[in-house]
Amino acid sequence: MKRKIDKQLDQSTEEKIKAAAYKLFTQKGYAGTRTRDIAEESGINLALLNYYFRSKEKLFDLIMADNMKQFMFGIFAITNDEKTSYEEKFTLIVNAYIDMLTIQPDMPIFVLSEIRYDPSGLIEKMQLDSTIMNSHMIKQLKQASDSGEIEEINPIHILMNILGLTIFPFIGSPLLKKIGGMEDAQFTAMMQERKKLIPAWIKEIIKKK
Amino acid sequence: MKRKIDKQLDQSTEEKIKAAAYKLFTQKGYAGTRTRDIAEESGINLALLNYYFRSKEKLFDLIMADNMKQFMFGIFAITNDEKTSYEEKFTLIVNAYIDMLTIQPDMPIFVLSEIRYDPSGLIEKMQLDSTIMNSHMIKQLKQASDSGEIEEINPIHILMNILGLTIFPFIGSPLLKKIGGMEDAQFTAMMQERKKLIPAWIKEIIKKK
DNA sequence: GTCTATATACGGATAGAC
DNA sequence: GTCTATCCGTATATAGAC
Repeated sequence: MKRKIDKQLDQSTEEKIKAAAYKLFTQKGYAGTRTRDIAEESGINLALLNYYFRSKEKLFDLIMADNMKQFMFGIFAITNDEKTSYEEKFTLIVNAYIDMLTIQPDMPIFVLSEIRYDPSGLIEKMQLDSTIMNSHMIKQLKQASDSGEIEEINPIHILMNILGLTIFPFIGSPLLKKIGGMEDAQFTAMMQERKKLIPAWIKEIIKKK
Repeated sequence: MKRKIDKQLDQSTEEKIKAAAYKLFTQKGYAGTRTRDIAEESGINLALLNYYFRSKEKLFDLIMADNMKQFMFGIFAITNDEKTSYEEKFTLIVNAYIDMLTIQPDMPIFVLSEIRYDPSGLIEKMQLDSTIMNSHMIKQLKQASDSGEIEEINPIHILMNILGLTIFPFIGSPLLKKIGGMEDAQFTAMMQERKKLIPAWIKEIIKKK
């Protein structure tokens, strides 16, 4: 007889498959991942993959949705928080991404690759436009701009800057490590430095001169 | 009889295959591209692909090397030019990338994905470390730092900033367009704006306060 | 050099026993 | 739920005629 606690100790078969699929899809993309590899990685039988998830594509859709949620959730929650200043939001966004991507460095390139190649228009189904462009942060920036506190600048530029400065180093990390002659530990240390540097840079950039 | 000028008018079969392979590999990656699609796209027979290039992988290696060269060549040439100031180099790098990526927006995510997934250690074969870290630009920055003109900062941070601010918007363009409710033309216009903005921001960031 | 036809292997998916 | 065995479509690659 299984006791309740077993559920936490050993993963269910379904969870094992999902975990393996998550790892492989994120690493090698949809086309580069074979269902046989997922089965082997999770230590289960190939037939069980179809038993639980019907098809490779259905399994992928689940993983992709998970990834997208993780990739976007932080920024949704942070930009809409009415209790923080826009400066604090910069710091919160940068910290959230750096902490997440330090653990999962493959995620952004996976998400952005699959969105880009996607033949089925995955991105069309999401309502991203309203959610971020109507966020509390955008209102704060508009107000700061109107009062002459910061430069007049398209908020999309600011978003590009925050995400570019924060996410790009992870996307380019193999190249950047090679160029800088860095080990993983050094790279991680640099990204920790950037938690302080990036918010300061962004403020500097938008400040009225 | 073929005249010399024909060589420019109609591509050779080999060139047609290469062009199609370039397009498809860059768009969909190695695993996502089928040799049949390359044949169809280039209007040639499938067997000719193997006749000219021996295998899919060999063809891919050619395309990849081309892409890498394009992706890195600008920065090599610019950072080592002894006739320009480091400020001018910022502008030249940003302009070169924005011009290139406006035409070939898929390139960076392709190159960086394939480098990341690469099982055969492609990146190890390149000597990137010495080429950029010993460049004229790095020396100029060190000198400016020693003389108190700019902040003391790891030049890798500066490289991350230039590339992140410039390249990331292209990598994330489908998402950013959706978020900002932009058409292609608007996005392109924004990137043209950034040709002026980014160099100014970088200078601002490193300036001694 | 270019084609048609085909060998060969691989990958996704299922049938059916346990 | 889980396994073995297998089907079947597809993808790379080649043989051989022209």
